[in-house]
Amino acid sequence: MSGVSVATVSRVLNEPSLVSETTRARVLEHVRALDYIPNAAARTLVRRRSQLVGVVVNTGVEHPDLKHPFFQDVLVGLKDAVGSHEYDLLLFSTGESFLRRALRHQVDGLVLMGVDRNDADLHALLVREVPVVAVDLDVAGPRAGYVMSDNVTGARLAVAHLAGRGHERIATITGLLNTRPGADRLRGYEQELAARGLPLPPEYVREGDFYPASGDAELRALLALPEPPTAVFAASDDIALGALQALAEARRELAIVGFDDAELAAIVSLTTIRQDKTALGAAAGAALVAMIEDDAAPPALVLPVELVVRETA
Amino acid sequence: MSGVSVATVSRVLNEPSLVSETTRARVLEHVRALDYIPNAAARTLVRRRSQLVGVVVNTGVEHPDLKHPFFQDVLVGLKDAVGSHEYDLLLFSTGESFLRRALRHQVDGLVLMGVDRNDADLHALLVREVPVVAVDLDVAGPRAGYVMSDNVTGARLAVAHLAGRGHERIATITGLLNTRPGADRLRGYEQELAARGLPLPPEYVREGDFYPASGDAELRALLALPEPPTAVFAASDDIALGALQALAEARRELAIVGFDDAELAAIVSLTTIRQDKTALGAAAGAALVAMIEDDAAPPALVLPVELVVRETA
DNA sequence: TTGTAGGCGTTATCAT
DNA sequence: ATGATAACGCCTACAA
Repeated sequence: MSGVSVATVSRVLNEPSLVSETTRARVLEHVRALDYIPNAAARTLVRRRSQLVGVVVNTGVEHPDLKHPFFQDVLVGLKDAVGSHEYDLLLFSTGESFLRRALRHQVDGLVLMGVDRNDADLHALLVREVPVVAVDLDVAGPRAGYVMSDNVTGARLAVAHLAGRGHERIATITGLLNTRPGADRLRGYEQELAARGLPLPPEYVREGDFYPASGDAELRALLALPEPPTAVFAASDDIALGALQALAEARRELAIVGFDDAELAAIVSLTTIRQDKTALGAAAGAALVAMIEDDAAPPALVLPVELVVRETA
Repeated sequence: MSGVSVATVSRVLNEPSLVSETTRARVLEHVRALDYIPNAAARTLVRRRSQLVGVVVNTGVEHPDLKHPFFQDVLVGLKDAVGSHEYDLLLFSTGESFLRRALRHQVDGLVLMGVDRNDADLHALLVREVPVVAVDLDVAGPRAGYVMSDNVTGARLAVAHLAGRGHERIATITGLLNTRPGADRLRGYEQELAARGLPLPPEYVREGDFYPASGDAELRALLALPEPPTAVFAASDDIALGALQALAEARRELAIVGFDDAELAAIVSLTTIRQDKTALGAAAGAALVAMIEDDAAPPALVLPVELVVRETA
């Protein structure tokens, strides 16, 4: 230490106003010269704050987590949002309980993506004091909230668009129905059909899982029906893509609307419902930081979606 | 503390063999009862090891980092590989120098993805003692190595396939040529053409940037040539997709081979060169852990690729 | 305005 | 086999 005490250096770095102009300058000079970098572990230890946000990403057992492009976009928004507040992201490796990992690292907050409603850790987490924001999962707790897109309205927009084009036999290939988005998109589909007095035969509701393979398989099932639909609302772009492929192979035509507006949607000219995935992540990050730093209330955000008309419907 | 000293508890958790059977059992019982979880910060402080691997992801200014699906798949492999060795991933938010962030958090190692060869931090990083593994960037240093796919061979396979189908006028839409994969794929293309004595007019080399828009634009340019090619090697599936779209709009036919085998490649039946992205991440993680724990030599891995024949060529 | 000193939770050294 | 105890690097009363 060239000149002053460690306490003063600490003040220069954290509360510069407490230090006289001159000494401050002198200290900063040495800080630069030595390329001094504060040690995060030591700081975390004494402050009991890590400036870390834990991220949990799961998309079910069959599809390795993180693989779905949706989460990637959300992650980008999240990273930017928390990054601007000096937080870094801690990506937990699957395996050990993420609750334990979060506690061990003293993360200041947690973002959950693709976590199952019945996850063993989830309940234990919600009653804790650590701030949590879930994406696409309607958790609630004293310090736990969520952000998601307006899936019901999105589905209604899709069906309304199809109906507006004159379709009366509109089927749907759903996402995983035990997820909130999957259930909500089905609900919106049903609501809009009902509102318009259009028929809804049970065999027009095909249960998929958000992934292309289910789109392919369920569309074939629809085509094989005695009275096939003339239009399909797919609960994800991936499903729509699989369906489109099945359609091409069968040399059949059907109107299709997807959900997400993934990058490939534009490429294959898929009409779809756009959800702003990056904004979802950003909202999650902002809400989390607000909970951490300003003790804000847990969020319960529903972000708007919009219809993007292209060529498939 | 119900019974023994803190030192003993520490031993039970870290070197159980040093503790007698009976006390060990007693301590573990209390550990469970209290749901005791060791504090990572304190441990990092004294051990000077954080069990953290820093991850840097950049894909250039125009396209926000992390957006490219390629990195996502790599990340999955990386997470699994380091996770099985008790490491978690620290995803640095862009902005502050990742070198400083790495030092501050005392990460045990660093994985670089999409980092520019001329990045300001890169040089400073390579001369440090912290282990580094870069993906798709040929860095070298006492503790720095890399992993990448065999891009040259991949490009040659693509061109060879096209030539085998009887094509003699084969063009290419390249990736970013200041990246190693971009340059290597162009090199492979040139090599294979030369080896077969096929012509290589300069206007057949169109410079793209790995993204769909460049595929679309450059394919149009190729079609406008006085003597258009009959086949195109696209340096990425994204480029191929853009090109396919341009082709469809122009109502023209051309053989196309892509590179990556992205998820959508199968969907649009794109013939492509498959690189195992997850394996790339896993290799990076394994090599990094080996450097950290066994003081292994820095890797210089080139992973094999394979041709996947589908319908576009 | 600045320095002193105790403590954050853990590990590791040295005794016992 | 176990217990004291000194670090690890930093922050924050409290004193001066």
